[in-house]
Amino acid sequence: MPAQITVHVAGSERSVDAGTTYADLFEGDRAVLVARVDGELRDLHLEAGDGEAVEPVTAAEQDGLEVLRHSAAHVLAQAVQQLRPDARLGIGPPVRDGFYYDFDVDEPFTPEDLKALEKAMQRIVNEGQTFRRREVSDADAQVELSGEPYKIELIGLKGGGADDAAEGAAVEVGGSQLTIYDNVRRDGSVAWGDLCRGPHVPSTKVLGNAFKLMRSAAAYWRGSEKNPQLQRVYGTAWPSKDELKAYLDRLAEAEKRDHRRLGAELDLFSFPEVLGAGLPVFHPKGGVVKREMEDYVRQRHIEEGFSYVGSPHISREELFYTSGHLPYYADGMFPPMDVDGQNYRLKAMNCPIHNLIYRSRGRSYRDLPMRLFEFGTVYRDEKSGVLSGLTRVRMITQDDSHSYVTKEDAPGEVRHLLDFVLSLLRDFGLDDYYLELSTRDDSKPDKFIGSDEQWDEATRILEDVATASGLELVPDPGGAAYYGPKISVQARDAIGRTWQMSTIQYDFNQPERFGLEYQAADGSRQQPVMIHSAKFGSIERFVGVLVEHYAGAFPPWLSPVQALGIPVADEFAPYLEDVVGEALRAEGLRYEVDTSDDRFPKKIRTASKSKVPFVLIAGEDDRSAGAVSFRFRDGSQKNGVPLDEAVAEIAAAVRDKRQV
RNA sequence: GCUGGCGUGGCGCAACCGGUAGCGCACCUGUCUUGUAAACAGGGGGUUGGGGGUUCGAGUCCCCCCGCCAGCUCCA
Repeated sequence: MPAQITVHVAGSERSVDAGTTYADLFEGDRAVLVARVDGELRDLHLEAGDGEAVEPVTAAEQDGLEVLRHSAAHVLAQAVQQLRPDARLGIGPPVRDGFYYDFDVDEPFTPEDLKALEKAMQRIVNEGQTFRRREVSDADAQVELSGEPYKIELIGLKGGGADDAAEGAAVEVGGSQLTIYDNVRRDGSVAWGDLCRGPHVPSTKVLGNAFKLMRSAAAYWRGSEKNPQLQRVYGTAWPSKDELKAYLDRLAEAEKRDHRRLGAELDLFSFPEVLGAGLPVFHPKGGVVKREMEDYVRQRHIEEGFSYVGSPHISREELFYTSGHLPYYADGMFPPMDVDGQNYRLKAMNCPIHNLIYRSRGRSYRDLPMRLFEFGTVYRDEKSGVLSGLTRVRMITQDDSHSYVTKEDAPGEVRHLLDFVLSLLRDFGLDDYYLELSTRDDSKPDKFIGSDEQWDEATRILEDVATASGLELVPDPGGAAYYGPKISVQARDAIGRTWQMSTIQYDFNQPERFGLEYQAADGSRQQPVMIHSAKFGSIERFVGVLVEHYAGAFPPWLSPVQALGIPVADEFAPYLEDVVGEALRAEGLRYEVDTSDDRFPKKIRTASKSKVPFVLIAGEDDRSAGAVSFRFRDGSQKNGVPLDEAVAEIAAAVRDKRQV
């Protein structure tokens, strides 16, 4: 007679036979993928224990979704080893929106291979293989997996924080007890097995047809450039076909917003091949967006107590030895050029030159805080493989400022800067963001200068201000610059992607290296603290972010063309040109009239595609009434608006920086 | 930088196993055109990213550069 045990299932107490599995507890509910037992995820086929609190976990919650995706990774691995028996297994964790699995294969995967793998996966899914957990000793695992050198390596690393060994490694060897998961066919035969911590979904059937292989690419084993490259296959998996489709639709939407595509379509900017990689040029229309933005940002800086300064793009190399950029970050700088027998460098940072402005005369405590600001264009020799549109370029125009303050005033200045950058982001329609605190990597002391005390103090000041802001704060260990820690603002755009925008860096190093000082009230000489801050980080990147955020439909104040006149017939062009044009231009609005010999519907279409915020139509009715008809971007209309009202409406939208 | 894929008129694409480059949009010209996403006709424009090679013949095959895309690594 089986003994009875007591379990708490989803909050209610039940008495069941010993030997009852978690699957039995949730019998009939196929949405349940795993059980959460006293807070820990377990496979459904395991037996429940006396006194356990058991919760059902479905793909509706993050834990369940990750299990689903990790199981999909196993199915992929099985398919790969079916089609490519030479493939050795790396790591296969779930990731945002999907999963990947790394393989060591003789030949990289082709797009055709991915199609074939997807088919093989579907067959495995349709077979309805079950995942069965089996505990193994380290020694047995070494024997069983002798053909899998990467797995053996992971076994050797388990214990002390497997995720330190390689991102995602915890899903393979996360616990102290090694386990292997066997995929078992309906006839009981074992189809495949993999070292894995688990848990897994009960059956491959759960995956249905809601998965897809996305791409393959190389990835360094355990994330290090020094290690061999494995072939990583990325896939996505969802609880249902509909959710898969919704995800693919989201990707398609992102592609439509891609600033590289819109930049060409809207004639904003380009990357001429002869210029070289990562060097953008702004066309007249993109130039308007850039200039409007810069004008506004410059004005706001001046209002906030910054002085607008200017500095050259190149300098004698010596300057960057003083600042510490050479040799600390020589890799990121372009090689020197010889001028009159001396080495010059394109600057990679503006701060050294601002320091020279500070140092150009004696400073008093009465001069502080001294805030220098400019749009400083710097050049960085980014590796070719990382360049991407406007978001990663070799020419970076920073809206860069340096505040020189007394040590006592530093926390207040950091707070001031953070408030300032956040208010600027809001003005540009970005109101969804979080903060990141980048600190020193204690294991690489040679990459950072300054004493422990200095770093601790600087980090604490930044952390205090960031915490006080009430915004979400994410740690970024090891992400600091060599001269000090930083707060960065990560902004989410209209479709949820995040971009590093503003940075605020606390620097106690450069003032010392440059011998900066001021005379205090007591007559002593003191060293100021300098605080670096870029509000949008890079103007180029920010233009790209704006294009994507607005999907090219800029708010009127940023729009290259704010209003476009379309005559119903040629006869009304002069009215739009002269009468309407004069009124709009008197308000300083950017206005054009479509005088091409296209017919009316074609002009509407052209205007639509150009995403002009205000289309002004005029025919006989409008002209005789001294009015225009509005056509907005959504296709809606407002007919017969008296001209002065029309101008006032457009001017107000521009002035208020309102989206329409 | 690494791995893989890709590079055809301004843009988006086509050209079977190598046979000597075509379509749409845009552009130019003409005719037409009074109300909301494409009037019609004609025309110009490419030494197929660059350079070498194989071949009777290369957009198609090989090598080296350059650039683009994805991922990895990196991002002061």
